[in-house]
Amino acid sequence: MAEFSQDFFKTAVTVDNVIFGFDESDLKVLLIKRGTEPYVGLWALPGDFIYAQENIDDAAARILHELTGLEKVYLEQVRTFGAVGRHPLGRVVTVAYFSLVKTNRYDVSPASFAQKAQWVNLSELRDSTLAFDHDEILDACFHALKQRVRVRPIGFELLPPKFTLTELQHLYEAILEAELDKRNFRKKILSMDFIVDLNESQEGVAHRPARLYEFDKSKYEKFVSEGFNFEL
Amino acid sequence: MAEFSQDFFKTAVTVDNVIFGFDESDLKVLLIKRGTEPYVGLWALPGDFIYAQENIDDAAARILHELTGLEKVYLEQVRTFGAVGRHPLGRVVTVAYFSLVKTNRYDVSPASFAQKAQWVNLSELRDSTLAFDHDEILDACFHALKQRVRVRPIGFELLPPKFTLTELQHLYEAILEAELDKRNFRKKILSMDFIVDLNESQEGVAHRPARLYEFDKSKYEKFVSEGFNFEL
DNA sequence: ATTACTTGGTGTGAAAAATGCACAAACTCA
DNA sequence: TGAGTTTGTGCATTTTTCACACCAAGTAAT
Repeated sequence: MAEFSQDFFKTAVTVDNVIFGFDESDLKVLLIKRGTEPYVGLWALPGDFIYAQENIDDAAARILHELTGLEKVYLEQVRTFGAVGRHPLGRVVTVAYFSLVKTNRYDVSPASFAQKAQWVNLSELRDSTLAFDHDEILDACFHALKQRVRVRPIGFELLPPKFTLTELQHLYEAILEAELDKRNFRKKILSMDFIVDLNESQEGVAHRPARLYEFDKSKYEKFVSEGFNFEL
Repeated sequence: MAEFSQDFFKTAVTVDNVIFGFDESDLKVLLIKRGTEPYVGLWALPGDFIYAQENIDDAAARILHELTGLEKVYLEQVRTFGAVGRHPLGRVVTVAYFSLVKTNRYDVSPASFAQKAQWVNLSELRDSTLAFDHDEILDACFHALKQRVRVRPIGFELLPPKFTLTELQHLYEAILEAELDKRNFRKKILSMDFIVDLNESQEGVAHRPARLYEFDKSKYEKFVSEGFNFEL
């Protein structure tokens, strides 16, 4: 390593991950109770230092995996936060990611960096104070999700493989923080031909059962490659 | 600093800046010829290590200032690149920014990190090979600009204070890489009431002189605060 | 068996926005 | 004064968006 630049190699880089889930019409975020200093005992975003030989994207995937056991989930980098005083232990720059998981497919378990992990409704987090600058990071990631979901059909990552159109609509309403018209929503969604009707119905509900649909990723990708443009 | 984490504080963080300019219907990028190892003599994006007591955004502004003498220009963080082998001197993570400047207002001068600086047409850079992973960074930043310009009127940052509608249209065509219809473009732009007609005309052109306009930022911000949504 | 309850599923018309298109006006230069 | 060049504008058509209400299909309670 060249001498002149030695002084520069004194920063630590972390990854913080805003893990979104969706359940019963609510958007949720997976938070941890911190088990190590600083901010022990406070709620925070799951995150960790990146290792010397680890790519940043890989670190984000690792954190997610340690916490949830999940692999190959949707992950997207949002922005890097590096204000000088943001971390009491020294200069720590953090790269923020958000990821989208299907909440009901597994239980969360504590990881090396977490005493305890818990899904929290986004709406209950409005004035909560998380460790570090994590409130700001959460805001930025939610904003990024909101933008993203308008132009890429990533919402399906949050739903089980089979879902009803009402569930899908509730999901979009939660992300966009807006009410959508049922008929217009269905018309638009179904006119993009990558949601397929499974000819199955819900069971055990105390009302007319809804049809089940699934997202056909390969169809979607075919449309994209033909210049199609998803936009809600 | 806690002992356990000492090993993590060994990364260097740099900022790389894709500085866009616009002149004579062409989008340009300000590149430097590197004056220090590694990659001495190669073309690269202007960038530098961030200092221990410097915020990342400030580092981006500093680099821009050193190179151009400009202050208070439009700057936006895009993404962080941190593949393990991207820098031969060690683990260096770089935060990419793009900025928008008015090219004709000053001359570029070499800075501490640059032997030489030069505006290059974006279209001439298609298969050029820049130092490090700068080709990839440039791509990402251009893509970000393209996205951004659709939803925020940041294009004006690239034009002189007084401009013609044709200039504005050419700018958008260069960024969006698409041809736009003259009449529709004007209708749309003028219907958003924050471009004001100065009642002045071009002088010294060998054809019918065009009217000059200016962007009224305070009007724009009033619209935004009222929930208005710019979209081209 | 009937009724009450709940959620699912469907079409149309009106308004707004986007698009496509062609020609006269204003200036300079020779 | 005529040739050359770029500016500036209106209207008709198509497409997209939006608002809106009622019957259908199941369960639960009586």
